[in-house]
Amino acid sequence: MSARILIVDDEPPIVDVLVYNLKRANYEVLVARDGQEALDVAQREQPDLIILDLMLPVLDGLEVCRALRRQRDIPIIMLTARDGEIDRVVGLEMGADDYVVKPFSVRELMARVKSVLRRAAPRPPESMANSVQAGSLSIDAARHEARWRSTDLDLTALEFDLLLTLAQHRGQVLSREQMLELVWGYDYYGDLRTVDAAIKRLRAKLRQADSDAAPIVTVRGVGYKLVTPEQG
Amino acid sequence: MSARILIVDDEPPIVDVLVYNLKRANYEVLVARDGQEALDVAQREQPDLIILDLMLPVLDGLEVCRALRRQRDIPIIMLTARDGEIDRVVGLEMGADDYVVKPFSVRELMARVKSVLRRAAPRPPESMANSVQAGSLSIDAARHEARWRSTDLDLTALEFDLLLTLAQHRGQVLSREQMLELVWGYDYYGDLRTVDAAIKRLRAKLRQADSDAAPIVTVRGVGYKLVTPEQG
DNA sequence: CACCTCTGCCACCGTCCTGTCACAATCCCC
DNA sequence: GGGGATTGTGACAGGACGGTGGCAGAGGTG
Repeated sequence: MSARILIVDDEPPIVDVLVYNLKRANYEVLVARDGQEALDVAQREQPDLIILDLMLPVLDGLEVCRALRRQRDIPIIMLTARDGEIDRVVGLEMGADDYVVKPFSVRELMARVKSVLRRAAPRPPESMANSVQAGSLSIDAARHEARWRSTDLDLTALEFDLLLTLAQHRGQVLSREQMLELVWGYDYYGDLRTVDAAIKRLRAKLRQADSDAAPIVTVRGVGYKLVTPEQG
Repeated sequence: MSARILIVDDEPPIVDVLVYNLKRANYEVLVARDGQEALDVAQREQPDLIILDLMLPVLDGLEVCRALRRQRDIPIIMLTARDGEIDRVVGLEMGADDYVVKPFSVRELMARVKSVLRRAAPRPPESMANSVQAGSLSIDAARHEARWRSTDLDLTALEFDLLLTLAQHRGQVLSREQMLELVWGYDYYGDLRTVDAAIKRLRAKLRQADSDAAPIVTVRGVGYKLVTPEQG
């Protein structure tokens, strides 16, 4: 949720404003005052976004941008002074994701931060195999519809993801750790039993659709697996 | 996936950046340095997309655009210098599918390339893409008219675009991010909840036409989708 | 310039999820 | 069969999420 943002600027008043507003918006904020420091901090702290002034002591913003790009595909918002600087087309094409002309409105910058982070965010469901047909279970992720034994299931987002994940590994046992990672996300920090609770709720809905079948099988000491009678 | 892209620009640094990034994204890249060469290469190599600088030696970008259009309906992304250089309308009327103002971010351009190619991919259905018949909903983009349950809807431009977009993806859930990109534009900087507000207004107008039906369904934690009773 | 529409954003509120806890039920191995 | 380990489950509270009214600024119109 709260991203780490590195501000690279040597003008205290600007830094202050940025820090204040970013913190208020619940971001974790790091500051570097020159280009060299920027690279060091970026390397060490691995921020999610960098706000980079073009005019920097020690190492120019362009250089920093280029160097950062070589390391990792981190989103960068470039701060530039008025038009003269902007015309340096090359700079922005060096790989900045966005740029803001000084003087800028805090509001605008915040909007861009949000937007860039949003765009950079991983898109979990999009890349996966999005629809599954497994015997009497069919899942269509694009429509967010699941059907079990010709009954439409009314699932929450979590239940849906869980069922989809199980279906994608039909027959295979998934450990609670694996499910946490696949469904809740690699960075989820929480109790393993959370999975049990989710399974319980999902089972209840499946039972509601067909009280006989029990497609989610507990493998004691290991995890859970989805089994459809038609095929293992 | 790997499309052929022709870059037409006479500024080496820009060309370099484009070539580098496009190749990295697995496109096949061709380069022409002036308008005449552009026409030759385009004729010979039949690229899938052309990125065309407006300011060109020998033959102006607009001329090239026009000439290309006479030959074949090839997607064109126009590069223009800062706003003054060209009015958006002129460029688009000239036949460009999209245009990008320099300086641009690489990410932005790449997004447009992907988007234009995606749009260009399904040639046949594209002609009808702008009008949709979905059960008791009919939309005619050319006339900018929408009708729901045999009642004409009086929609604002935004509401219309939103409804059209939903209708084009009928049954599919669209996330707020997707809608922002599709309706507001990939470069819109703003709040996700803006979508909610627009949905609210659109729903109100639909309700006004038929207070029973609720074709826009909220999928909690995911987004919205349009569902017409006649077909999923 | 006054008026109007459109629209983005905020803030509030009700609803729905869901993580966690505590306890019951079950299983497994000795 | 006993006991520990493991899992099922009901309850609940915090909080995430979405609906909505309102407002103000932008943009267009007269």
